[in-house]
Formats: sequence, structure tokens, C-alpha cells
Amino acid sequence: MADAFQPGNTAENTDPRVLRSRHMLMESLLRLLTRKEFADISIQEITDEATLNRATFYLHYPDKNALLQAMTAARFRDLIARRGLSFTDCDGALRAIALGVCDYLAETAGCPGQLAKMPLEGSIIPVVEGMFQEGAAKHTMVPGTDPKLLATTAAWAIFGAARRWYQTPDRIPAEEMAAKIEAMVKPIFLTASM
Amino acid sequence: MADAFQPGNTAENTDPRVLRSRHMLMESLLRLLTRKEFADISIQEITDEATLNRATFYLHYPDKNALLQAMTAARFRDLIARRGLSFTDCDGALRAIALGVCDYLAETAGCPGQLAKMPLEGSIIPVVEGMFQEGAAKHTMVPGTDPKLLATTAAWAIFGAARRWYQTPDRIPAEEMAAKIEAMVKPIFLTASM
DNA sequence: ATGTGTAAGCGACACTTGTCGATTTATTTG
DNA sequence: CAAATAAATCGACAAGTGTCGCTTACACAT
Repeated sequence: MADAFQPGNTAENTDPRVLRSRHMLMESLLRLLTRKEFADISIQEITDEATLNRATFYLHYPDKNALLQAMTAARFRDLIARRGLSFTDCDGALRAIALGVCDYLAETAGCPGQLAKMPLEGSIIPVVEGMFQEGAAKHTMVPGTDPKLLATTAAWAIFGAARRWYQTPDRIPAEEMAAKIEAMVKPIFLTASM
Repeated sequence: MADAFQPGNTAENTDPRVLRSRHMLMESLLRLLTRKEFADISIQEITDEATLNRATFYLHYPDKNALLQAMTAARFRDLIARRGLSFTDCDGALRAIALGVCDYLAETAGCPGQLAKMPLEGSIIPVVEGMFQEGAAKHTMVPGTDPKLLATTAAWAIFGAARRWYQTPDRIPAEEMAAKIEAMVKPIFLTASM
């Protein structure tokens, strides 16, 4: 079964060999992305750059997309962590998350040129979703409200808005965009929290 | 250049041959999807089922994903058109769109089993986006508001919510879900329209 | 109807993909 | 330290991908 595959399985795999392999694959892909488009990169190239065997790749990820998603999720998580997002001050959190998404798109995906067509939604959105669910634990909701649905909806809204911003030729500053996103997305939560 | 490729180019291509080929490719894929997962379908199979040559496929779509997206967009557009979405009554429009997305996911993507991992966002979201932009033309916005950004954000929010609903094991009725989505997404517009 | 343009068909090509069994190398456990 | 466990390597495989140049067949305008 393909579902038995769990590349993002961070827990219970401390074997230094697998950590090293996955890290090198991500680094390799990141380096290659500065020179070529994602679609033009073969798994052979990735493993060559990583000085690993091609078969080793398939020991960790089912395909190229899975590696991209794992890499993106890791890097985005890292960017958020570096900023020390404190979930206690809930007011700034939404804007900070929006800014994080904008910054990530601008700084990483922007490397080679315009590769906005990469399947990043599968990596960034779940992370944002998780952050909202963390934050939702601190709130009491009105009875009929599903916090997870709220988190999903907000995460997709933020990513969609940030993605449009990133694809725009003459972008406004990320901070400005984050403020706009906050203004749009905040009301989603207001209908539920009390 | 890959960007020169325009498979969704509905305008100015009335040659009955290309219309026929594209239609047969979509029909073929749709039939195959009732029997196999998307990932397990090869382009050879699609063209065989469509009684077309494999090379002809590449005359119309750069890859399998592009055909899926074109097919999905066409079918979703069709479903919306059959329901006669009147954009004049703006109140019901949002709920009707949400219901349309839910219904489409449930009825089409649900054919074989659970193929929720298909890249449908690239096909449904743009259509929803376009519908919102149509509707936005009838409204006056507050000065600093970008209608396109609003449309994008709402479209992503709706799709994300509907997607979560579709992936849920024991789903509530689509109508109920559409009402929930409407409640969440409506406030996005309220901050801008006046 | 006739000619020009363009789609569709055909076969072939170099290359990539995903998988396999068998072997070597590294890590952890006793 | 040695044995057991599991990852990494290697070579090879069938199958699929995307692209060519060439030929045939169809569509539209004159």
C-alpha cells in the first residue's frame, strides 16, 4: 500500500544514516533548484548531487514531489521556529503566520525565477493548519463550531492569497500584504470564537 | 517555451478535429478513472481508450495532469452552468458555489474510491475565482480593496473547506456543509463591500 | 474543386521511473 | 567485542515519458 509510506515520519527514526540521507537529499534538491526548474530535475541528478545511490532515494520518498513537500515543510517550519512565533499573543499570530508564508514564498520559491507552479500547497498548508489547531486549543468556541474546519479554511485562504501576491509582477512589501491577509482572514475566526 | 502551451485555450480554436480529440481524451480519462486510480493510468492507455495516437495527446496537453485539470475545469464549469447560477441574486450565489464544489468533489472524484490526492485545485479554484470576479463587477468596493485578491482568497478558502469535508469519513450532507462554508467565507467580503 | 495549412497517425529515439534481488556497510543490542 | 538488524549500494529490468521527422488525412478559403 502506498499509504503505508511515511516519509515525514519524524518520530521514532533516529538512525543517523536515514537522517543523513534525507538531509542530503533535501540539500541537494535545494541546490539544484537554484539552477534548474523543478520539472527538469531528475531523481538521478538529485542523488548524484547528494552522493547517494538512486535506489536510496526510493527508500525515503515515493517520488520527487514527496521530497519537495518534505523539504518545503521542513524549511517553512524552520523559518517559523526562527521567528519564535509565540502562540500566547493571539492577536499578532495571524499576521505573523501570513508574513511567514509570504516570506517563505518570496525567499525560497523565488530562487531561480518564477516557479510558482510547484506543488507547495501540500507542504505549507498542513503546517499552517497545525499552527491554527494549536492556537485553537486555547479558545472556547460556540457549540456548533469545528476548530479543524476553521483551521483548514484559514490555512487555504492564507496560502491562496500569499500565492497570488507572490505571482504578482510588482509586489507590495510582504508586511503590507500580511496586513491585508490578516484583515481578510480574521473575520473567519470571529464568527466562531467568543 | 512551456508557457506558450495553452491547453485551456477555449477561444479561437474551432477546428472540429481538435475539439473532437480533446473531447475524446477527456471522456477516455473519465471512463478509466472509474476503474483505476489516476496515478496508475498511462498516457498510452488514455489514447488507446480514445482511439487516438499517443503523439496526438502531446499536441493538446503537456502531460497527464494538464488533461485532468482541463477535464475537471470543464466538468465543474458544466455542473455550475446546469444549475443556472444567476449572479444577480448575490445572496444565494456564495452558498450555491460552495454547494457546487462539494457536489463536484463528491460525485466525480468519488468514482473509484478515495482519490483525494489528485491535483484538482488547479482546475476548480480558477473557475470559482472567475465566478467571484464576475460578481465583483456589480459591487462598489472601499478604495484600497483589490477584488481579485478577494476572489482568490475566497476561492481557496472554499476549496480547502470542501476538500476537508470530502475527505471526512462520515460526511454531513453537502447542503449543510455549504451553509457552514458560506458562514465562514461571507465575512471575507463584508470587510470590503459597502 | 483545388490548393494550402494544419491536425492526426506512425515508428523510433534517448531518457526517466519505479522496482527487484543480491551484496556490502554501518548501527545498535546483548 | 561480536552478533543481529537494518540501511546503503549496485546492476539490471520492464514500462512509461516526451520528442522527432515523416507521412497521411482532413478542414477551410479561394
